[in-house]
Amino acid sequence: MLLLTRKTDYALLALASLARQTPAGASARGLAERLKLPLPVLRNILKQLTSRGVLKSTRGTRGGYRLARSPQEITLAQLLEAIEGPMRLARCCSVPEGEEEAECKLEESCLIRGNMRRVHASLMQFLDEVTLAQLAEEDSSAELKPGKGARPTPLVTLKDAQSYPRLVDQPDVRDPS
Amino acid sequence: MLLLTRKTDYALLALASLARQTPAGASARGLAERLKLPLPVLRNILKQLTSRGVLKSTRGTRGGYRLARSPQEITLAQLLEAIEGPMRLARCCSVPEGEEEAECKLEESCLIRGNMRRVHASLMQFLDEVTLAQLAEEDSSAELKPGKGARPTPLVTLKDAQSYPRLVDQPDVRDPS
DNA sequence: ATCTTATAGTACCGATCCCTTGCTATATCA
DNA sequence: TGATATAGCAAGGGATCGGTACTATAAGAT
Repeated sequence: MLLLTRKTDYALLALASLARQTPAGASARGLAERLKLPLPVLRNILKQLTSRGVLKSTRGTRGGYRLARSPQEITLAQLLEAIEGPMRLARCCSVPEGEEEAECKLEESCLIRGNMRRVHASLMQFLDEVTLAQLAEEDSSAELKPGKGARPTPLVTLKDAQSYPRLVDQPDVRDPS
Repeated sequence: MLLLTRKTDYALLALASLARQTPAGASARGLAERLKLPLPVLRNILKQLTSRGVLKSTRGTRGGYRLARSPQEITLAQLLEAIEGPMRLARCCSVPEGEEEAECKLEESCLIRGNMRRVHASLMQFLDEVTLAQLAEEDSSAELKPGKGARPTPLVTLKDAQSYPRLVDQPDVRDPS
């Protein structure tokens, strides 16, 4: 059972690289070469991340991509949602926009709906406490500081776990090399 | 992004149903009717869960399936692993049996390997604290007790998150009807 | 102005995996 | 011996993922 797709792998790698050189940016080609990723694939990913508001792009000769916000303000939950779409644990968990109540025909007869949603909420909370800055942190390769985003994630009462903070634009603070 | 497959959905549903009537068992047909699941699919799932040691089966006229252990002793991590195979967050996280170190060609050049593994470890720890008993609990539909498995899961130092407790057989304690 | 670089958008193919179903064999009980 | 129920194996349709190609547009350099 592999949770993340290859696309997500590539995206996180690229984002981590960009995070380390914030606020400067990098071109798709440069990133692909440095990270040894296939350029066409990476291009599509960067494009998508831009349209979802995670990255900002600049065209032209000295153009490239850079983070739209500081790495500390970007959480793993936001990134996964930007890359793979709204996240659900099971089919009965949180439908994006007030659509029909999940595609689970069992509905009231379902034994585990409520509890599944709680697990889902805990999971989302956890992912929302891991920041891109933490992911991109230099690997001490052994010990690790529990850091700021270290709040627990027990089974909590589910409220509106489906409405997570979306990404919004911020004023441009460009800095080309 | 849907984390759990339909197969897993069905499996958890069936397991929850069995958990509620422990230590008695149920036949595949009975479960399928009660849960409104397609019988052939459910059959395959139950067979697999049996071969992985989660369930015990009895053949014959009054046969059926029942949990191999008490619901409190079965964790979500164990179940997911039994259903979907060894779990990894990314390709660089924990390879099952001392195989080659993940299928990630980046290896030492990978920026996020170490931190990804830590996230993976936290996730596994979380899943290992949710029990089948909790999942099968009657849904109070509103509030929820944080319960026993409520220990947090911050970023912890990764040790051997890849070797999680496997399921083993236990003495039979059958009780048909 | 024009050329080069780089992103934006769209469409497409191939491979893989998920989901489902079917059949035959075996074991247990009446 | 017959009915019931699991065990094991196999296969096919469909959706999704991974990867590629092509054209359009924008910004900077010469």
